[in-house]
Amino acid sequence: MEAVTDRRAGILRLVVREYVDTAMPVGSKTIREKYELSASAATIRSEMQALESDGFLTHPYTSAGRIPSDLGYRSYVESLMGPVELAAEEKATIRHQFYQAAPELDEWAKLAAVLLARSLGLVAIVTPPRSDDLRVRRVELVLLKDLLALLIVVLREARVLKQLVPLASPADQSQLNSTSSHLNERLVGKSLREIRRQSPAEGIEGGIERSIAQLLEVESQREIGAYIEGLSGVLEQPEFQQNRDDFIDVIRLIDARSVDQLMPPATLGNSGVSVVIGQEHPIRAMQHCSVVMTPYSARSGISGFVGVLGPTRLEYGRAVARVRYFSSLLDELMIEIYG
Amino acid sequence: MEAVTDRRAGILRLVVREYVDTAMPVGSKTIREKYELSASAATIRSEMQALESDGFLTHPYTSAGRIPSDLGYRSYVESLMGPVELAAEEKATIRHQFYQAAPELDEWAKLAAVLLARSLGLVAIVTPPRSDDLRVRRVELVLLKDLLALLIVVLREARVLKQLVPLASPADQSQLNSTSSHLNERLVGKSLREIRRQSPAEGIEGGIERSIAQLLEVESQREIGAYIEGLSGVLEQPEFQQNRDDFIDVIRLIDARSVDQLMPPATLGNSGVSVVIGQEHPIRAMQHCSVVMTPYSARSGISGFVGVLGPTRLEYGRAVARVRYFSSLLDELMIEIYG
DNA sequence: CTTGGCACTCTCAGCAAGAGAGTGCCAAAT
DNA sequence: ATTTGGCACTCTCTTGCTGAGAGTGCCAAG
Repeated sequence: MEAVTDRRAGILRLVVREYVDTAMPVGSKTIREKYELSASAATIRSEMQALESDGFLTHPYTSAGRIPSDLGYRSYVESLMGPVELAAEEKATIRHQFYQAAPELDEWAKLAAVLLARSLGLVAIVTPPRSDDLRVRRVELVLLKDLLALLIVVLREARVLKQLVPLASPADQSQLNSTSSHLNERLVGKSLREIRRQSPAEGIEGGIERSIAQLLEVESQREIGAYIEGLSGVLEQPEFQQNRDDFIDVIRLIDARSVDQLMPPATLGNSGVSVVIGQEHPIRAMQHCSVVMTPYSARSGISGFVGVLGPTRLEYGRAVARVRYFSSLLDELMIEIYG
Repeated sequence: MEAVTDRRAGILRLVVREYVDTAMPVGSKTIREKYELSASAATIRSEMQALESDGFLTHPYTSAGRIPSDLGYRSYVESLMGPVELAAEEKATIRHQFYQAAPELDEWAKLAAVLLARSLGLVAIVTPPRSDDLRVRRVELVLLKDLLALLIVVLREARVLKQLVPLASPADQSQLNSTSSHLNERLVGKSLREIRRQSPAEGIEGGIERSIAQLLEVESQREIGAYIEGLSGVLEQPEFQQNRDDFIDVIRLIDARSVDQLMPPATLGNSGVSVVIGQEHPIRAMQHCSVVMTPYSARSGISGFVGVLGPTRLEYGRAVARVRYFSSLLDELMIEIYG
């Protein structure tokens, strides 16, 4: 019984590997010859039948080879894929590129997205770290013209927001300096709610303070900003070329950068790498895709995530290994900043 | 002679309109019936033959309808298209959306890209204003940790650059304030070259100054940052669906945000709206596409551009009108800031 | 110069036939 | 009781063909 089950699982694993590799339905003979199994084709066929009746494989039509179902991929990811770890050499290469890049949060997020997309041929989505409650770390005002200044607000997590603000009366930079230093005294460490609660500042400061509140308000309602890379890679996948209609909505979501539609928000809470396969995805349009993602963070309340997205036929092992490594790398970099 | 030429030109115009509209080769009969021409089908046919031998039309095969050649489109754009102007109502709608948006350069550029892409179903590319020589307007330092600060450099055109900088020795924010105010005295209004030429600052300031120089250096070599929107619209065009191979390289360029490959740099100098049609484009991969673009600027040396990109079969009139209007709108907004 | 007429050309959809791949099942072998 | 070889069967995919359709090109008459 055990031996049989082992063999059956082994065949499922091979079917998944072969299908992921070739994108063609895989038959009993192919598997036997390519992987030099001792069992005969007929035996493999009957095992495949069993796997199909258990829901792990499907048949596009009567006499084609087998294709893994979502459940088949799930089982592969859970127990058949085996441990995944990047080679030390590859880790070093990746790490090196981060040290080469400009030391800046957005740069790192972008770099992670680019490298992930390139090495997997999938769409990669990486968000810079973001706090769920926005707190002011620092306020600056830069004079642009007599009656116009650039307001810069640095948030707790070192994100930088900016907005143009009109001035009620002409000012010079030194006046703005003293205004911003007053504002810093009043606002540093405060959240939007706390700023609203305290008695408003007066005069010019009051106007700026309202702008700051508005800026935080808008920012808190804005869609999560993310770096999305690698769309062209996915367009070359045979899935896209054949079932264009199934994927056009996915492209639309990517194009609109609707990160919370692309990445199932519920799974963001989990620690460790989440794998969402096909129909497991809550969004209809995404049910022909799989998502591999994981959050990273250095301190509670400040976090982002790293993820990739592609057709369900994707290299789960490689994807999980890389997503995990990139998130740990970002964790590390975050600790240097926030820790 | 003149009358004949007029009719011929009229037919070219109709062929372009009809083909742009339907994406199907257009025949003599279609044109006659749809536009109620007084001439007979045979006459139209012979005119079409003449247009073809002059290079304005082509034939996909012996007995299909006509398709405009690049030259045909060129002629349409130069003289047949007629004046293009948006309806006052539409202008008002667009303008309104800009006043609703957060007052910020990047926001405006992004909004312009989104609206352009949506209204034309093309890829829209808009760059925020950028100066060709980078000059420091202001420097700020924000303490993140004992030994780490966020360096913010505001450029002349109100762009904001940022970078993390390690500190040689522990500092508090007030020390950073005095450092940054010294740096402002030394650097405001200076370009990278000028900063390099003057004798370097000492101590902590020296380190920061080197970081600033590095930041400017990197920024000056970076690809122009642009907002690119509307890829999914273009993917639905029949051109893409049929000749995928011709367009995959274009998608790759878009994906890599290679703005200077997508938009022919030479034409950026021209004032007015540039239209680059098919083979006129210097980049091989782009020769199945057309580009409609125009620079905007409020002051010499600070400028950006607005452009759209799609298959050669695009609605040149609508595209030119919108690109022109958006650029004039951005011009106006820029004048409020820089003018 | 314009027009109706007509032969000609080329594509495209539909259909049939044959090849190919792979299954499903059965009866024999282990 | 499981495994295996054999074989019929099913379904797709390619190829070739045919007829319909669309549109041209040309010619001779208006």
